[in-house]
Amino acid sequence: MAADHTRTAIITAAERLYAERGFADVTMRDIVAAADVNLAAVNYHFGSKDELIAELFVTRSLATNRERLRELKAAEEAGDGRADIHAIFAALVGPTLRGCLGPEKQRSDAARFMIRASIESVPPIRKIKNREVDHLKRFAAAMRRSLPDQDPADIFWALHFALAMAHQTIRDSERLTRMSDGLCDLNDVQAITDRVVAVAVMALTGRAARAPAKEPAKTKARA
Amino acid sequence: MAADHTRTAIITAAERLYAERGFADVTMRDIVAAADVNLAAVNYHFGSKDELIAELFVTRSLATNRERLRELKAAEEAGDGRADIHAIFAALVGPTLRGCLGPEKQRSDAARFMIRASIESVPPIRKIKNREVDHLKRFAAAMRRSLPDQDPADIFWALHFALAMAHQTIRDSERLTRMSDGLCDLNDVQAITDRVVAVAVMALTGRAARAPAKEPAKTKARA
DNA sequence: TTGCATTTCAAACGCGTGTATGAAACTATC
DNA sequence: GATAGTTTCATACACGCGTTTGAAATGCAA
Repeated sequence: MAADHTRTAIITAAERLYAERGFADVTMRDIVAAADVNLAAVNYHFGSKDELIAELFVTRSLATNRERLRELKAAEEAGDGRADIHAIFAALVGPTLRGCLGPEKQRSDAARFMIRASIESVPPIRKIKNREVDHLKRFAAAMRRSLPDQDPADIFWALHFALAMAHQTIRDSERLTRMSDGLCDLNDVQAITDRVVAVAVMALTGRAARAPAKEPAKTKARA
Repeated sequence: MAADHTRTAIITAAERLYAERGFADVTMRDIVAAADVNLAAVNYHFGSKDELIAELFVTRSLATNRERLRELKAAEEAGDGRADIHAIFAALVGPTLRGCLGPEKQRSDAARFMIRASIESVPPIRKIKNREVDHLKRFAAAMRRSLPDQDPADIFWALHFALAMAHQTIRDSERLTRMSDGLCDLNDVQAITDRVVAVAVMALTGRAARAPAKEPAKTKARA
């Protein structure tokens, strides 16, 4: 119904403002001003500020995970159950990278909101975030199917590094641009994705190049 | 003089609290309670909360950079001006990793404070942070000396990725532990450093494994 | 001790925040 | 068109924040 107009306006405005300026700097008065609704509307429709944030996060989290898994599934089907490892990483970092970088026009507030959420870690979100681990485990499982002989720990490390690289590239693209005097092209999202994926794959499979540990290092007793 | 006792107590307490809980959650009342001094002492000795944060950041930033550059210099001297690329990356990420991970007992509030500062990006810090770019450029220069034939853009990307991996490992070590069900050992700091360095080096030198771009991609017109 | 500058202290101020209130406006059903 | 339920609105409340204040305490030279 059109009765949801106020609700929708709040969600849209809040997501955009949070994406742009972070949770700390955006007040409820900012949100209702941007949404052109009354101050009390947020509490009426969502209960509290925290519940608004939680709802935004849950909605977007599900959507992001859905898209990632859709790409993952397509990759696995293309490989008869064993996806190409590049495709797995691409499914992991591609959606977020595309939503946060690239031409201004096609960036999504949704993706940038999720990055904010992963950075600022505000209380209402922190409690929900635990499920993300389960989501990532599905990618780890796909990677293990793709490379059955790989050391499981290396799989988790590579997954962790892939997210780290994608994440930081989004967060700190400005520093990279300034550091490289514009040499690193932040507009070619496909090239960035390819680069992150390539490094992640090397992190996983290119162990030959890794410097050997000086000593066996204390192996965590497991018996 | 002993007259600095209050000042010192505030700095110590603030650094610890900020490192543990972040800027957003720590109030001046928390700080003065932990330091066991009067509320007005912060404003008397530092002027304002922001100036306290700025002083903490500047002090620690200089110290961190100094240690990094000390290791870098040692590496360059060991190689007669051309440091081994592994050593350069180790100088970049080693100090911070050692200060933030590893046995509880030897973690430093200083290193963890710097990580907080790089995460939360509170106004008083944001203004100072620009100098970090100059600091990183010195590492990029060392890398170029180490590998003169390397594509400059790749050098910046590898530097960026190295920081990303180290940074995220510190920030989100808990997620990695949970995701891997404890398989990834976060206590062996040396092994972690070696791993990050190895991947960073592969990101820089192992380009053969990278998937070729589908098309030339729009080259940013520079003329 | 006296006198003056420095430092500490309890208390309060002003401001911005999220939230609550109760009346007014709107919507839909009979 | 009267009525009950829903939604909007202006306004106010309570609270926590960083900061200020002015007096008391302390340090220190003469």
